Amino acid sequence: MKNELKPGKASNYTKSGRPIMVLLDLLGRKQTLRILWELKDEPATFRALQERCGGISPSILNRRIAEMRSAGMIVHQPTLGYTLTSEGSELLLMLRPLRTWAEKWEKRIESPDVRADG
Amino acid sequence: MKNELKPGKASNYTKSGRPIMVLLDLLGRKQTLRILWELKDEPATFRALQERCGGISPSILNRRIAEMRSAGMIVHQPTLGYTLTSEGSELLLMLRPLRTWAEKWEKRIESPDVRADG
DNA sequence: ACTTATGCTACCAATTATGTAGCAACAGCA
DNA sequence: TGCTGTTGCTACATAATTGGTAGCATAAGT
Repeated sequence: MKNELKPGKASNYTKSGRPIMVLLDLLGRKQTLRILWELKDEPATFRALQERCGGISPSILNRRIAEMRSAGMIVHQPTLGYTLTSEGSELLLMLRPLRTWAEKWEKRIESPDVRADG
Repeated sequence: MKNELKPGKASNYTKSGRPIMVLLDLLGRKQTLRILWELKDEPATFRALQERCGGISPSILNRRIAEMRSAGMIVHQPTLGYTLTSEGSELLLMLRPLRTWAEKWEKRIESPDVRADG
C-alpha cells in the first residue's frame, strides 16, 4: 500500500514514526473514531457501515477501512462484513469512557456552573 | 462563536447533537488528539505548544484551541499558557493507554505472527 | 434471465489544513 | 523613553484531505 500508516514510518505527525504519533495521526483522521465506534456492538457490511456512519461517502469509508485493516483494527469476514479484531476491541475499550465524558460535557453546558477550575 | 461545537448542536457527524458524536467529531479533527497529548505533562504557551506539535501552523492551532477551550478541555492561564482543565485531564487519562496499544502495534509489525485472529 | 446486494473505484467539487508573513499588546531593561 | 524580545494571534494563498455522485464487477437469490 502506498503511503502506508504504520509505526516506524513517517506520517503527518512525525518523521521518526514514533508509534503513539502514528496512532494519533490515524485516529485523528476524519471518521476513523466514528467507524471504530460504530463497530462496537456488531459487525457491518460495507454499506451497513456506511449507513451507521450517517451516510459517509464510500470513497472516504474505503480509505479509512484500508488504514484500519492495515493497522489490524478490523478485518473483513465473509458474510458478517467488517469486524473488530481483538486489537480493535481493545482499542475500543479505551474509547468507551468517552461517552461518559461526553455526557458530562452536556450536563456542564446545561448548568454552566461558575468555577475556578482546577 | 460561530459554528460552535457542543453537545446538543448539529455538527459534521450528527444532526441530533448526540454528545458522543460531537466529541468524536472534535477529537477526529486533525491535531486535536495531538494537542491534548502534548499537554499531558505540563502547560505550554501558544508558541511552545506549536513546537511540541511539530511546528503545526498557528492558524490551525488557534482553531483547535478555540474548540478545545469551548469544550472545557483546556484553559489559558496568565503566565503558564495553555493548561488542561480537570475535564481535560480526565479525557487524557482515557487516552494514555493508547500509547501501550501503539507499542504493541509496533511489535506486531516487527514479528508478523500469523494468527486466525479473534 | 433478472433483480438485488456487496465492495468497491473514478472523478470532481467542497472543505480543511498548512505555510508564511506580520501585527498589536505586553514585559524587561537601559 | 526607546529599544528588544515574547506572546497570542490574524490574513491570505496554496496544498491536502474529504465528500458526493455515478457506476461497475461479482455473487447470490428467485
